[in-house]
Amino acid sequence: MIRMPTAPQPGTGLRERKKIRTRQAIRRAAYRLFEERGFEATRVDEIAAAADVSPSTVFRYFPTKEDIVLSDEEDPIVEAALRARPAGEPPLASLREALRQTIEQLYASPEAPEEIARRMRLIATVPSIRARLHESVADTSGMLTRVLAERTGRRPEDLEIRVFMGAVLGGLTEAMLHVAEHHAEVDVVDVLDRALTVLQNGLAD
Amino acid sequence: MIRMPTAPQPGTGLRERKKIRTRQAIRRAAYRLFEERGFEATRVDEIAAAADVSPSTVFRYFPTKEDIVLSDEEDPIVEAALRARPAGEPPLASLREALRQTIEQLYASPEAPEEIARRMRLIATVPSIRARLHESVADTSGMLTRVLAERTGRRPEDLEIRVFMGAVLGGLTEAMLHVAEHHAEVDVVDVLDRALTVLQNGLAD
DNA sequence: ACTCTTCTGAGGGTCACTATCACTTGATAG
DNA sequence: CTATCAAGTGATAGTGACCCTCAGAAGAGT
Repeated sequence: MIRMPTAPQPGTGLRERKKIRTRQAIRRAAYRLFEERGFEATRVDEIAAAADVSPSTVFRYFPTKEDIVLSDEEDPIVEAALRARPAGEPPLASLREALRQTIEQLYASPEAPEEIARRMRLIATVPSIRARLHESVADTSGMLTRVLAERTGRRPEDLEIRVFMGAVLGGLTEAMLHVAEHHAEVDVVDVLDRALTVLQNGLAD
Repeated sequence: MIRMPTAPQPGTGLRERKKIRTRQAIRRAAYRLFEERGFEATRVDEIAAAADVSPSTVFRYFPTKEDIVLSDEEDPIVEAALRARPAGEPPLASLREALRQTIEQLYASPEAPEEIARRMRLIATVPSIRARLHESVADTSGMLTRVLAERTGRRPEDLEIRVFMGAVLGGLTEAMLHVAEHHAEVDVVDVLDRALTVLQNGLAD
C-alpha cells in the first residue's frame, strides 16, 4: 500500500521543534565564537562542540560554514509577497512593495536588529561570506525570474527577463553591501528607496 | 642605495616568456583533463603532472582551481577602453563602446573562439566556477565603479554609482550566462546589444 | 665568474566537507 | 502498550584544495 501520512501540521511535532532548537543552538554558538575570535579562526568542530552536537550534524543543517551566517530564510517571504501583488502592476513596483514588506517582517521579532547587525558586520568583513552571498543572490534571482516570467506570461529563459532581474538584484546587492559597511549610520528603507530610484531612472543618464 | 632597476621592457626577458609558457601549459593541460573527465573529477595534482610542474606551482599561477578557467585577463582591457572614452559621454554609452571593443579584441586571436567555447561550457555546467565568476564580477564592478566615479567627479563609495554599476554588471552577467547556455545558437554582440537595451529602457516598465 | 633576486619543488600540515554505518528516538499502526 | 518504521544523530575514516617553509635552481645585472 502507498504510504499516505496523515498530513501532520508543519511545526507541530516534537521532531520539528527539536530541529528548530538545534538549528538555533548551532547558529547562536557560531555567532558567539565568530565575535570572539573571528570567522576564519573558528573551526567547525569548535562550533559543533559549543552547540553540543557532532560536526556531521552541523553540516546536515548548514551545507557550508558560510551558510551559518547567510541561510536564506528570506526567499520564501519575498516570493509570497511578490505573488500576492496585483497582476497588472509594473514589475519594479511589485518588487518595491514585496521587498518593503519583507524587510518589515524581518525586523519584526525583537532580537532581529541585533542579529542583523552581527550578520552585516560579517558580510562586510569576511570575503568568503561575500562570495557565498553572491551565489545565493544568483539563486534568488533565478527564483524571482521564474515568478516574474509566470506573472508576465513569458518563458523564464527569456533573455530580457533574466537581464532585468540580474540588473535589479545586482543593484540591490550593492545597496545591501553599502548598508553592511555603514550599518550604524544609515536607514535600510531609505537606502532601498534610493537604490530603486536609481534602477528606475538612473541607468539611462 | 635605493634599487633602481633599468626598467626592463615588459615581456622581453627570458623569465617573462617562461612564465607565460608555464601559465599556458597549465591551462592547456587543465582544459584537456577537464574535457576528458570533468572539472571536479580532475585533481590539481593531476593537472600539475600533466603540465609537468609541481602542484605548488599551479597554485602560484592560479589562486584557486576555478581561476584556471576564469583568470580575468579582460579587466585591464575594459578599463583602458573605458578610460579612453570622451569625458562628457553618458556612462552607459561609454560602457557599451568599451565592452564592444573588448569583445572584439578577445575574439581577435585565431584560437580564441575555441577557447571561449570551452570556457563557456564549463561556466554553464560547473557550479563552483559560476560561484567564482560572480565573485570576480563583483571585483570588476568595484574597479569600474572607481573609474566611473573618477570620470564623473563623485566619490567611489557613493551609493548611486555603486547601485548603477551593480545593476549593469548584474544584467550583463545574466546575459553572459545566457550565452554560455546557448553558445552554439546565439551571437555574442547581438546579446550584448539586447541586454544593454533592457538596461537603458526596460527597468522602468 | 659572483651576487642578488626570483622561481620552483618537496614535504608536511590544516580544515572544510563527504560517505558509511550502527544506534537512538520520535511517529504511526494495530 | 508494543511492534514497526522512518528520521535524525554520532563516530570514524576518508578526500582534496590550499598554505607554509625552506632549500636549491636559474635568470638578471656587475
